Amino acid sequence: MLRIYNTVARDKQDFVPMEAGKVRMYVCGMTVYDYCHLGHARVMVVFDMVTRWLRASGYAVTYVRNITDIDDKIIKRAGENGESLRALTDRFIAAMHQDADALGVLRPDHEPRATEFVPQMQSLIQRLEARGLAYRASSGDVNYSVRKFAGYGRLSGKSLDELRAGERVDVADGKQDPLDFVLWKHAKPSEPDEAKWASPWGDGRPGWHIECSAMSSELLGPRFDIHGGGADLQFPHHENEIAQSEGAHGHTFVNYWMHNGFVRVDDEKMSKSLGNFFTIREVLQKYDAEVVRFFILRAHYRSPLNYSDAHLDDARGALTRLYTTLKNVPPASCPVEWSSPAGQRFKAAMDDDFNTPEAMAVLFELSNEANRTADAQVSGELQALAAVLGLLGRSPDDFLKGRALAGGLDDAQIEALIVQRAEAKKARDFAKADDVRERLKQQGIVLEDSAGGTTWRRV
RNA sequence: GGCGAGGUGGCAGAGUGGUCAUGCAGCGGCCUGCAAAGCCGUGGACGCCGGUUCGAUUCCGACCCUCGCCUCCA
Repeated sequence: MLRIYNTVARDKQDFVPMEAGKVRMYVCGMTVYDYCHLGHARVMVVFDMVTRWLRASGYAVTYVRNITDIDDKIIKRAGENGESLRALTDRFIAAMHQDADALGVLRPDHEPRATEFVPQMQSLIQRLEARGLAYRASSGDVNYSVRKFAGYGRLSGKSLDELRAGERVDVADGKQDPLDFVLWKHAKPSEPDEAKWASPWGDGRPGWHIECSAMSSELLGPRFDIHGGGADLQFPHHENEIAQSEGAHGHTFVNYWMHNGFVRVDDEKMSKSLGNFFTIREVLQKYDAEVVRFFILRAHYRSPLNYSDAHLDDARGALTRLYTTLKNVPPASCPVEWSSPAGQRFKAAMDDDFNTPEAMAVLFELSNEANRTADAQVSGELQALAAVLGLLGRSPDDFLKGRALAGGLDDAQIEALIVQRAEAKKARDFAKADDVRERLKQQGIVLEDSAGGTTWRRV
């Protein structure tokens, strides 16, 4: 039985879907005004892993991950670039897809863009108005009145009085309570037409929080199984989503809330505001994308994950061991056998709140067994279980040989040198043979002799 | 200040009331012309102080330290 750590309960709970055999999941995605960084990579990889595990467990999953394509920062950036909002967001959506694809992240079933659901957001706001939870402020904005929603703060464990809003930020004009948040922003003359929609409250655009309430209920219904996102969205974003959705519909919004931990650099959260972030594409210049995926999955999804080159090097070394096994013991193609000892342990680990580090330990034990026994069935099981995590899907050579660095030896040159060395070895001229090997080593190429001949890999 | 998470061997990172995580690195051996890879073996840990217990890294309490949220943020 799958158990999930539910942020609302602050505990692991048995997972019982609303509808037998089906799971509906919504994850807060990206605001597309820049390239994705490693923090975004973690959300994408983690919930991709969650989706894969749910499917492997037999559930029919509907996975929605939204795209915020209307927002202050987007308007600002487009203005700076002198391009349209649409051109800017299209560009970064394409980039996001490239990054996600590289990391082996399967596309969600739906990737709704906020700008395509404005009518639904408006009707949700009208519903909140009708229920007395929203009001028009003197500024022209429509705000949510948090004091009128009992239970505000339940998710993040905060009480309205503890929040002491306004202490750190000036309260926007017209708010009845400092914690009230905007549902509909009135249009400003300086903003482009593209950022304006007609509405019962005049021209304007939706607030950030309302989009997730509107799109999730449109695509998954007003109540669904799992809602995920980064830990920093717990408050206020998810708290506000609950206030909107439960306020409008009068019943529970989400059954299980999941939040992944941050990626850190030098023990500090990696974030745009701190400026200490690495984009995914930057990291992929240096490391194989599968190494990055492996690195992310090697830690539990709720733990902090410290980024550094040393840790990525470590991850690469570990993944190399797995691929080396696949190279040395070509795997038999076989389906996952959940009743085998390894299958059982892997399943138990994953069912325990997606314990991927424990599941990976099973992979390494299979690796050792395959190396020891040279049993194709065992390496086949290794490959099959790894596939559940979206790993070890390539040919070993593809991973181990990697790509030639700029100015480095290409494959043909390497093969030619190996032939030279083989001739020297045949003539028992070991000095020459070792010289060739040393030259390759200088280039980051390691040779491995075996009964079947010499193979090589890049390190 | 309020609320929350956490401190595990050289590094990364799980877990458990009483034999084992796992990976990388180290050390010894096998294999090899020598290596590499692999295999076998091996040392090394649970922040600090008390308490509960036959026994605690694991449960309880205090303390120290780190991080996060309270503002846009995955």
